Amino acid sequence: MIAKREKIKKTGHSIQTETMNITSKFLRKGELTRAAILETALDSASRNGLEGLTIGLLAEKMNMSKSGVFAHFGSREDLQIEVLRLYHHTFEQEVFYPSMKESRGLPRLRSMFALWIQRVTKEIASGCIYISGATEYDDRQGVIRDELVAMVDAWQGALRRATVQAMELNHLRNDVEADQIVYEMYGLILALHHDARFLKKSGSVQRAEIGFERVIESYAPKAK
Amino acid sequence: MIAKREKIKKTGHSIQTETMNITSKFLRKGELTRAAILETALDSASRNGLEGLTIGLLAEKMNMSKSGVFAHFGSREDLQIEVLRLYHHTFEQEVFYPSMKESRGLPRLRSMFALWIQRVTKEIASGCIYISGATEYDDRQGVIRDELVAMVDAWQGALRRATVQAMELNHLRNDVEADQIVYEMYGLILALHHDARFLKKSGSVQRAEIGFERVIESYAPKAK
DNA sequence: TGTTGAATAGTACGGTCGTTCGATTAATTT
DNA sequence: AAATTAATCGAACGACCGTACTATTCAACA
Repeated sequence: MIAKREKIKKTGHSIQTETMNITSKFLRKGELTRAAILETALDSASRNGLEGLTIGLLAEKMNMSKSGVFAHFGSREDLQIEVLRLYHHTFEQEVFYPSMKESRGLPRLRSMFALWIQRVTKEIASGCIYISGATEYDDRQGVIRDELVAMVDAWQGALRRATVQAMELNHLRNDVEADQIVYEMYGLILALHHDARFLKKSGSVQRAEIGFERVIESYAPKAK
Repeated sequence: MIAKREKIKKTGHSIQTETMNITSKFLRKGELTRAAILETALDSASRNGLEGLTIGLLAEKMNMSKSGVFAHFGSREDLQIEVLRLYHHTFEQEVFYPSMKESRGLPRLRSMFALWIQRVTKEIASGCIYISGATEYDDRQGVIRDELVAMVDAWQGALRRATVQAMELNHLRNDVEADQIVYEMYGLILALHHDARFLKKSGSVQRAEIGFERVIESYAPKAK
């Protein structure tokens, strides 16, 4: 009657699948557990990498049979891609969209970096799939790699646009390549992930912040 | 008679196993093939990660039986450790030792970075095990992780010492943490590996160099 | 050159992997 | 409540994994 079930369409990179609340009464049970599986899978992939994601282990964590889990995704590869898209979604929600509300130029760029750090810091216990995926799929080829590259490209593109705008607004010198600044920002985050997560070093967040300040300082416009 | 065979001793981190030329007549055949296996294994691990290293695939590449390959190492883990040590060895030979011949301070630090870049550039086709290993073993625990952490720690320590010496010699300001500079250098290399190897971007080497120059410039002593 | 020990091959075992398929149970609609 | 469809399970398959054993081949030395 009231419950007119509507198929959730997965529209490529779009994130607009309604509010997508897991407790919605409009979702059939299968879609409920599917979402739950995906969240568990995301957690597992964050820890052990996308290639370390295994249907057997996932089934165990979900108290389900292997085939029960499998039935929700046509293949392991499809599962991996869904996980990747879910990660992309949360990254956009936590980092990209909030930063877009900041005013153009340096404030926005600052926000992007700060939220990015915040995200990676939260992930120190688990791990960033963009980063672990980069080393997992640097040689492999296939759909997963393509999707992953597209996402990272998109994020670097967003950083580049924000940097260019900061240059146009004279928040940064405009005689340097924007890509150079993006490169250095990315390096600071990679080092954060490396030192904090792999080496278990403390103080890495502060080093990333100091490094960033120095980047925008040394690329600051000459005169005042 | 002439051929007094001497067992090659593997002495922990030591690299001094003579010149270790593969064609040496003083090696018994088994040690010959063992070395050959190790080199193939290093190549494979550079491409697919240490965890992607498989005895079956290795045997195939060597035109040997699985058990034939296996017999040279007590276990897969031992094989992985040997590969790791071999990589460590070449890294020391190509990057660390040559830099130590440079005079203390900035010249040495510059050399370390330049040779490091050179090494990673050569590795763009295959991959740096320190870097891929960092994401592979950031959650795992065991002997391999311990060894890997020790190696990376040692390298960062060497960078830190060189930086401190540069400060003492007034090549760099001494009111900053040396670890901060090491952190930023490491980030530049990680970004190089990321952009060149994963994203297949060109021009990354130059960005790393520019970034480095900017680092030592902004940490340069004030007055002249 | 014959003998001995090292090096390699062969085979098998138990495990885990992704995937298929038919049976079964549960949720949803009529 | 009955009928229908969705969701889940169980068992099995073939592939590959690391490892353990035994048998065989080959190199090293007397």
